[in-house]
Amino acid sequence: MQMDERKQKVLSAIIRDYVSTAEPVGSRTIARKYNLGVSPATIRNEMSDLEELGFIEQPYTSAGRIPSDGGYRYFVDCLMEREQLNDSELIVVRESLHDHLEVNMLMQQATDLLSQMTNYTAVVLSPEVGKTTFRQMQLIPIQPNKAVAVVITSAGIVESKILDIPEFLSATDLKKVARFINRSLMGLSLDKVRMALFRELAEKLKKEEQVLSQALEVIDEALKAEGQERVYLSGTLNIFKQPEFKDVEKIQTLLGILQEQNTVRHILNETSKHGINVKIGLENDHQGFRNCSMITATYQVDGETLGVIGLIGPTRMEYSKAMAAVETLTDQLSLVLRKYFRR
Amino acid sequence: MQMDERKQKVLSAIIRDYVSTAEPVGSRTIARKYNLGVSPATIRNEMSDLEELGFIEQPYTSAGRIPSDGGYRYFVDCLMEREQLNDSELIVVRESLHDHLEVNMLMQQATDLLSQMTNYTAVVLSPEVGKTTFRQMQLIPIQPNKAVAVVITSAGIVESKILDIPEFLSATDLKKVARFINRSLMGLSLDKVRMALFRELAEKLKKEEQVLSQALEVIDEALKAEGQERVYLSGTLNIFKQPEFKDVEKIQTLLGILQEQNTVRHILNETSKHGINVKIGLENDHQGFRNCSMITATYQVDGETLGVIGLIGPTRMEYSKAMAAVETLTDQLSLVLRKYFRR
DNA sequence: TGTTAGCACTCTTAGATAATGAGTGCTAAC
DNA sequence: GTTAGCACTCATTATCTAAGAGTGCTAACA
Repeated sequence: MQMDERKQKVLSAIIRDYVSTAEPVGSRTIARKYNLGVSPATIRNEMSDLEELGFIEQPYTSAGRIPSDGGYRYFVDCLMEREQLNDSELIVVRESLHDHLEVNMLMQQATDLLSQMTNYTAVVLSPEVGKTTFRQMQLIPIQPNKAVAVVITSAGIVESKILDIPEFLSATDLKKVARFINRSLMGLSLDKVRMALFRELAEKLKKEEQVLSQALEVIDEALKAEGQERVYLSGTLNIFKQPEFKDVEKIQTLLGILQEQNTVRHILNETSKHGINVKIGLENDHQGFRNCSMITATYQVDGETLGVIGLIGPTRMEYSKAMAAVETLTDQLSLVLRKYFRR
Repeated sequence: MQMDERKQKVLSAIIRDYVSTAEPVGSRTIARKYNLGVSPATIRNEMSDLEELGFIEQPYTSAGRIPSDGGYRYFVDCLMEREQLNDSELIVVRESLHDHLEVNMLMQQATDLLSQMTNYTAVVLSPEVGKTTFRQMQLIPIQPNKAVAVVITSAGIVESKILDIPEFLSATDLKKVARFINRSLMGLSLDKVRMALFRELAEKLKKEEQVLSQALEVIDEALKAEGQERVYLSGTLNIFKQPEFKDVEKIQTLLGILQEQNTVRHILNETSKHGINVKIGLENDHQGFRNCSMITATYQVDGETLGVIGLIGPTRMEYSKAMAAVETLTDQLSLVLRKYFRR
């Protein structure tokens, strides 16, 4: 059996209706609301075909039809018209995400915007800190035997960690180490800094002053701990708006998953091919998302992928609007982050 | 009517039973489980009295009794024995919260611990940054016309903000400003720094070099923005464990409130008298918490209150255990934070 | 051959009714 | 003052029925 134009129209109508009402759609409803110029009986025949093709299904005998995962897939691939955000939304995005913001803020803002515009749950993975470039390190004594190591990067991200300092290291020693490090590492990416740290520096310093190399070890550890992408989350409460999640247990499971940053990071990294990406229902690897659809897209600078934006909603999702929002945000992030991450 | 010893025992039994089962308690149950040496009929009489006293109530005629807010209040004030955390829990607390941690980490850790140990929702307000003392400020150029201002405090907290720098300020100018600020402000509390910034410094600098005073304005703004206590939240999903919150709407409202950091901050600051504090049901000002009880306590250093710890659960709460946990954590926090906040 | 009207059939949902059972309050006896 | 006995209340559950939405099939129609 083939999809002809009328079948497409019927499927499209079913999906549009179900997306907005969340109720199974009957033949009469379609005949009434979407004038295809044929009677309910004809539509019933078409629906029967669509069911055989696997695009729609009945929750039970003699209820209306609801789209299947496959139906949504066909809709997204072949029927849906891609749309743009409207002008006022575009303005909001551009004005909210500008290069005055420190990267943390920028990411949180982007996540908030995405969930507000779509009413779904937004997730963003920030760039790995390792991909920014090193600007400066400070070692500042704050208490006897304690100092803060502060790392400033081109993204304005500041990583800091409290270090234990052995007694025999004076404030002057600390300054010396910092100055030495800064001279040597300026402008390198943090990934390279970490590589370089042990090999070259520790080497050199050991010859000159064995004392200082100890400080380096601690710093290396501090850097190692901060390597991963951060997870930003917003609009988790939007889940409650969806009738498919009126069940407490479903909400609980989903919220549970979303709170595990490692899981979220993993899921997003897995799905993040270049460009925009839609996973519908069972297409999702993680079984906690089998009721959900997830739209992801990567943002990049100079061809290098820096992070992922994700949007999670029910399979009964406004794909066109959602994709437009995700796409706009990745574009804007890519644009703004150029200043921080360009090599 | 007076509370005699037997009434107390009956009330205590009702509360203990209801806390663990969440089901209305009948006279037979009490006679069976808690051997008071009297028959159900006698207990019924006592229960009738307790109801008249306002300590228990019936959800409907001929159901068992459940404790009222007043009943819990009497229990907490007069009947309950205060307990301690057990040894293994104490060890966990002490080992998890030590002074190697940066303050942010410390707070998050404390919040997590509190919710894990109690199975309720934990909220912690961090010390206001203004109460730490100033150690050092750096102004680091990262792009043309942009610099990061980094403030390092005695708590190891690093606040950073990206500043727009006018063209005519050179890197050398920036260094000069930073050096000047550091010389002048070292050791002051951040509150005082902010006060001092405009009055003295801007004054002096204006005379010497009008250019640099502009940089100061931006820095002042950066400081202003970071003044508030941070809100740490953990164990929100524990709400789902409570049968009184099996209703989706109740969960939603509560989660909604908890996500508004300003509201939470306000509520916690309101209730935070010195020492440990229990608000039961309607005693809570915020009406979203009328089903809840909240245990709060402040932690302090050198007599100065730095922040608040809160624990939120249903009124049907294990008060004794919960209070023990809150108290232990405030003590430990007070202890650890001495190193960072002592004047 | 494709389209449509008609109709019997299915299955959920909502509402009504009845049975169950836990628990009380009251009375009278101990 | 305590207790046994008993009638009464009311939520909960199960069962049943009626209503309604929607289908699938058949037969007629263009």
